[in-house]
Amino acid sequence: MWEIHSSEKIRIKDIAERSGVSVGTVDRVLHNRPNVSKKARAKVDAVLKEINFQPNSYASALAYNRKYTFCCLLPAHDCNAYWTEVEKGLRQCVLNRGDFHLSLFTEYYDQFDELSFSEAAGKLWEKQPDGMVVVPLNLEVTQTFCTKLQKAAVPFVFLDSNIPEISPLSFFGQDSLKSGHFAGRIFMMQAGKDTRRILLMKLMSKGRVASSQQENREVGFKSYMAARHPDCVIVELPLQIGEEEHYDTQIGEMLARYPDIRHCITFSSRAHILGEYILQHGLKGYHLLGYDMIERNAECLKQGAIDFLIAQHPWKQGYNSVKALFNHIVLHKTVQQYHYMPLELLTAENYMYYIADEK
Amino acid sequence: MWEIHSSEKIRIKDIAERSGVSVGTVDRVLHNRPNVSKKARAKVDAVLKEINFQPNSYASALAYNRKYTFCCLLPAHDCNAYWTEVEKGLRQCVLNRGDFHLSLFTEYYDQFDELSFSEAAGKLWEKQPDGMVVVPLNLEVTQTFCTKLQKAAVPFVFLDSNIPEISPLSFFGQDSLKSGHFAGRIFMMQAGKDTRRILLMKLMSKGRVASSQQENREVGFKSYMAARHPDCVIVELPLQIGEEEHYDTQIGEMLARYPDIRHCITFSSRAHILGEYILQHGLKGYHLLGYDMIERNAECLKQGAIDFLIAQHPWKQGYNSVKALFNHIVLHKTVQQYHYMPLELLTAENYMYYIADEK
DNA sequence: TAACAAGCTGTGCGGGTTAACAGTTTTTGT
DNA sequence: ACAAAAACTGTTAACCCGCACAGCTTGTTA
Repeated sequence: MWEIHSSEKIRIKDIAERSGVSVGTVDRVLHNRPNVSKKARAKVDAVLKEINFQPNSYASALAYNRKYTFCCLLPAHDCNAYWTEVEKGLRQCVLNRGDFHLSLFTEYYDQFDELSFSEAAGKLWEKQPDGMVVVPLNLEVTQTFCTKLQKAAVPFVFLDSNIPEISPLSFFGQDSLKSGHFAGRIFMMQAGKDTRRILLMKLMSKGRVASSQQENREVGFKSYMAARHPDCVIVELPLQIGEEEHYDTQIGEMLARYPDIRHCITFSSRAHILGEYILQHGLKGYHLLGYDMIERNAECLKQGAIDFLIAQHPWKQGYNSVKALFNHIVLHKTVQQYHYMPLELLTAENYMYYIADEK
Repeated sequence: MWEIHSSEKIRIKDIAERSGVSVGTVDRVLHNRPNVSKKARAKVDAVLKEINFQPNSYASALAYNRKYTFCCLLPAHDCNAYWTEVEKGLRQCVLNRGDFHLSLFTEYYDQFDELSFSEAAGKLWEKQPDGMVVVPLNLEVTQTFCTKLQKAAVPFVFLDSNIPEISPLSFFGQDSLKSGHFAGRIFMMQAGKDTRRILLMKLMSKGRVASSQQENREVGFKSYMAARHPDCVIVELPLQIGEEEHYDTQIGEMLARYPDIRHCITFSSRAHILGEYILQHGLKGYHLLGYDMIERNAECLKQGAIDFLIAQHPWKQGYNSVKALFNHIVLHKTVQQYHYMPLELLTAENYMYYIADEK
């Protein structure tokens, strides 16, 4: 009924013919090399304009015969499955492009130590990267480094959180505010509008919320709650990272103190802490919403201890970050600037297809 | 902290050197062509065994310098946005691979006419396809055609619904049973467990449910309802395709007859029929769940007339089907056999990121 | 020993990049 | 006005890597 053909391929040879010059000259125009007269350049440009020439990226990459170095700057993470997934994605993308000579170097910084960011950045800088994946810290320290990259014409993409002032080649992440809002909608639909008290578990590190994502989602959530459920009280349960041995008693005390609470939410990826507590103590009637499809959460989902997870596609974020760099740098393709991951809701009924989708 | 490099590339030349023969001989061994002595083959095989050679797919595709014809056999669809999206995906995948010479031919068949399937298949067969995307009809007629393809060693992928007996190269679709189950879970969570009556809108064509997807989802849904909400009555509202002028009165009569109904579900992509009715008549308090992120549904979501949509990623299904053929046929890469699309829940809060994810 | 085939090597090709080189035109300085 | 220098242009060749075929070298058979 209909047919489509990949457009007739125009080669450098064809352009040369059409504009009445040699391939050498066309090549010089295409690569902005010197020694082309105005006339010749004009003729070639004219032809280029009307045909929208796109060189065969693969023949081109083959001929370049270059090695490419990508670098990646991430926050340190001991046991955080989210970042591990990101790294798997980064790595897989490099491995899938084995026909090109790619290298990927990764360094870590401490989220609460600006100096460590600069140090790690410095180490990567010495690798003379052709492109970078950066998880930004704050504006100041990130900008200092990125300006350096921009001056050296090294493209970089932001992952996880964005700083629009420093315009990166591309951004991969989730809209945390909207995410919190969405979480609120689902969470309260299940809780019902007569619920008077809910529990918010927060993961803390050195007295602060452990990640900016967590913080932003909470803002989105609270604005939703203020607008739609102003009478519902949000009871907070802060848990310190590194003090895992106290969690059990802290949770126990909290649930004892507010026996009417049945609905718990967290914006961290550790909903399983509550989920496992519920399973171990054989509690019934509790409903949990959390983030991230990591193994311990998945297990709770399966066993019915967690009702909902919101997925962020960390693997995809990592994979696509490197893919964007590759497309831009190696294949000279244009890449989209913003890539917001879908806000995906996972339950016991559908989580297996989430996993299947990640390749 | 860690680094990764795409593995040292071994070329045909290297293998030739190592095994003391010429590249031509290596090539013949690799492609199982005749005229290789046992000795030479043994030497080459020995080297191949120890190094796990993977040819540069792009250089290879370049050297083949072949044109590839893909064909696609779809059910006819006048105004069905779902299939239009599938087609856009198919097309985009071909366009994105402009560096190779691909052609795509599409033919349509009538879902209720087996003969039309065979006819359309026959037309495509004459194009001598290198690979096919097929949306199966029933086992019999599909098998007849696919056996022909298999005999001619033409790989094919199934899209939308699978027939495992005919083992295709790959399958792209959604698990309709689980999908119905998932829909039930979300739908009843919103309705609440005290709901006594719900409305099920069914799209009919020539006296039958208009698509097998719809039918299967309904089965999944009803099994969920029987297990979890046995006391809830499902009132059915069948609407005939082609009799759009009657819809308004049919819906009106139904709602008048069951004034207690507040929750409606459909397994077709036409939830907007109900949504638009609700908006036009300024009704309040109705809750709808439907399928597919098509424009009219999206509008209803935005306006609050539809609460939930379950997405099937039709664009992705189309895109990935062609991609699988391409990877297999042109790049000689291995492809996964089953690709179940995620069961993704869309609401007014998150639908915009679903759209953004489709590239 | 001629005839023939099997076995193997060498080479050109696909499309683009790069460099060297020779030949042409234009610019510059006197 | 004229030589010298600089700028421009076209040609050729090597290269990336794998594919495919022409044709050369063996070995076998009549």
